[in-house]
Amino acid sequence: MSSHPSPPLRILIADDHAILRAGLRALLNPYPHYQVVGEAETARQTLEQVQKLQPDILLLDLNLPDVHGLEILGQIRHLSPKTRILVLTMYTDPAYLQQALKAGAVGYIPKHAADTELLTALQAVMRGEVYIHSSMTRGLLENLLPQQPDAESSQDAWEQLSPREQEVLRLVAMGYTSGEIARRLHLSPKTVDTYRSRGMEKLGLRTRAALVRFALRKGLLRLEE
Amino acid sequence: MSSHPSPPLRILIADDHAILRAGLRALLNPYPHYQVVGEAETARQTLEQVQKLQPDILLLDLNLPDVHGLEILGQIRHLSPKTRILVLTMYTDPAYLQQALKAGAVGYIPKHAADTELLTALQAVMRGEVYIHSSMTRGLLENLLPQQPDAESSQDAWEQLSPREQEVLRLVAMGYTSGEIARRLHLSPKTVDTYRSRGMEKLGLRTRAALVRFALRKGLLRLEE
DNA sequence: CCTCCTGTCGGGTTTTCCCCTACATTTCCT
DNA sequence: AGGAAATGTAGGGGAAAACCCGACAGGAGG
Repeated sequence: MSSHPSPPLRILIADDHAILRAGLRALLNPYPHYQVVGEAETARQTLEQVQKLQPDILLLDLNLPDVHGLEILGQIRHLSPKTRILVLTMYTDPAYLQQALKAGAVGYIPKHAADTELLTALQAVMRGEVYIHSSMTRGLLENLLPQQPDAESSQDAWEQLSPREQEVLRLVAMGYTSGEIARRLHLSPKTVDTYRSRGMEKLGLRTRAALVRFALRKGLLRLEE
Repeated sequence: MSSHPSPPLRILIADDHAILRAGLRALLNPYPHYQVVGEAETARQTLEQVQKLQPDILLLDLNLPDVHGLEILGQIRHLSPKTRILVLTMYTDPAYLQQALKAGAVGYIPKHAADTELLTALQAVMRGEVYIHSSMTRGLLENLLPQQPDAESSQDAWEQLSPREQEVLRLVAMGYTSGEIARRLHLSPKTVDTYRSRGMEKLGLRTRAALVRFALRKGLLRLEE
């Protein structure tokens, strides 16, 4: 079930310790589907290499000599949006984890982790998952979750809505007019109006902008179809 | 590196669908290190079984007939702190994911996931990791991150817009009316209209819904202030 | 200099929204 | 069972917003 010769994953290593870079190369060497295509030892070099190589994965140490890794995450994502950033660092402060995730990293591994865990992480992020090493999970849950207080209160409200109301409000938030929604759901525009009114009423919202913000918080806005 | 006959993982399945429970048993059966030690089909039964069996892993459906799964997570952890809770549900609402994590789950898999992904998740959580299925990561991150996915194709078009046009279009996508935007930018509503028209024209968009989708792709929609 | 782009508005027409009302079914509560 | 509340459905009419046109001034560039 792993026979198709998919192109190897192109990996860029950014770390200021040459020994660690060599170690990573050696670690990945036995696996032909991982290909280390470059190395960088400063933030500046990292940005250059990312732009030039457009790697699939960036293994990024946060403790770079010139600029802190967190500060270039945004630029990296801009220079190469498809690159998945896996942070590999000695920082175990949960605040760093949180910031890294916020800035767009999809994985976080402390350097004291076992080599196999790095491989696991690589597989995970390439499957589109977020990999967070076990030693960090506690910090994650403590720091990341307290910052969603309203989600709970509004949670109930949203669940109170009827299915029709939910669907209509979602589409309204997506920017569709009553007419467009009516066509999509095979209803009269006036009926759609009613669902919108009732739903908005139940949620205590008065403007479409407020609805959009609500929908953003609830993660209702996504690209569908 | 896997020679010691460690005791099998003891798994409890909580789901109200008997067929799914049977399917899970069948799925895990070939692996001697997984042992399904019990089943429950209600929240009440789940709590009883958890206390009695003290399983290593609980596969928990949220949609139980008597009490919603989220509401018993806390009790479960209290009754059996060492049990790792893996949520297996059909809900894909990111709010559920967040709440589940907050309440102590260490894994979240939608039911439409592949069977291999469940096995992956089991391995991950037993290593102490948090497993979040790829189809949910977007939802998780969207609430925390400005944007993370691709965003290139129409990059150019957006950058062609004048600053005013960009700002107005972003606010339009956020659901604000011309009047609201005008007040915020200290302009006449008619001026705002012009920016919107010109911007939409440049982007080749005709409806607000299309604009919202464009903005979603570009990651322009976020909670401000 | 002349053109294009941008920032800024207004007039009028069309579309959408919003509030109210209406009624049949379904669901819930007692 | 029986009534109350919620839900699905829809129309009328006025207010608001969006949309299509045109206008003009200032700046950038050929």
